[in-house]
Amino acid sequence: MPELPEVEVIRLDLVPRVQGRRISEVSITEQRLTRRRGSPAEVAAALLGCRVRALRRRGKYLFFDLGQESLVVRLGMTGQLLWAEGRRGFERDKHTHAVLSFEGGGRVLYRDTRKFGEMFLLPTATAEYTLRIGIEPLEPGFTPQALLQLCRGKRRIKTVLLDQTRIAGIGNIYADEALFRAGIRPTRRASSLRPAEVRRLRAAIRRVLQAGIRHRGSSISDYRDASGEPGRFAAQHRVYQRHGMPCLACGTPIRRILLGQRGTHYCPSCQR
DNA sequence: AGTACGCCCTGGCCGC
DNA sequence: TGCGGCCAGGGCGTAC
Repeated sequence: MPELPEVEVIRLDLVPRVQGRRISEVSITEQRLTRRRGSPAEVAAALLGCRVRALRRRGKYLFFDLGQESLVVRLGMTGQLLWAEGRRGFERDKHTHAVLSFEGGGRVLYRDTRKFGEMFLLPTATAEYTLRIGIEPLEPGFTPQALLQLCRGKRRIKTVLLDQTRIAGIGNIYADEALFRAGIRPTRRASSLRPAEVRRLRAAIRRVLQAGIRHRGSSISDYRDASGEPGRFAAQHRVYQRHGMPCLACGTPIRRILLGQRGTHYCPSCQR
């Protein structure tokens, strides 16, 4: 389940390989992939011959900037972007739904078993606005004041963290891990957080996302980097999928509840 | 505006 | 060994 750290690792892997390179061949074989905008044939035709000016990330989205337009890629639950070069690397299989080949060699394979991911073109200038992407939690603008502002209203704090139009890039894993590190229960009303708790949460979010990137992501199900390698951050998880196991801080069994249809993990003793 | 829920999709797992 | 049934879950649409 690629969240901000996993998407950033893939971006860092791909930047030196695709930036400045021209797309020489495109194959999109899954109808669902372009469902938000255009058809596979239209997207493929538009991509052909374009040069990738930059590869950017906002939240869980990747933007292949092509000039006027950008190719937007969202990996959903099981999406992968794999780099293959020459005879080495990855072969197309039944879960490979798109392949972009680059002038001078090398190709990016898009694989996605559950097909929740998508790929489409948007005008570069307005893409972020169109997608209503919230504040970038690792940017300087994500201040305690900004988080406090986002906590207004009477929603649960975990719902706020997962709302991509408010904060971009946090998914189920990093929400649970950040809340544990901040000592805050996922069920707490966001509007009830005291200023000190908001400051702790903001710091915990940044720390846990940065640690995720440093360990090259959490490989819970299908996540792989652009070389097909899993990340190592799952070994650092303190609550996510540790229900029933003792809390690493106090020994209390980690609890798992359902919150908005999402598995939610927390320590009933450390998180208040 | 918040919240609840069904839907999409498939591999993996469980029970028989 | 086979097979039905269930689960995971990000984001979106719909209903309340």
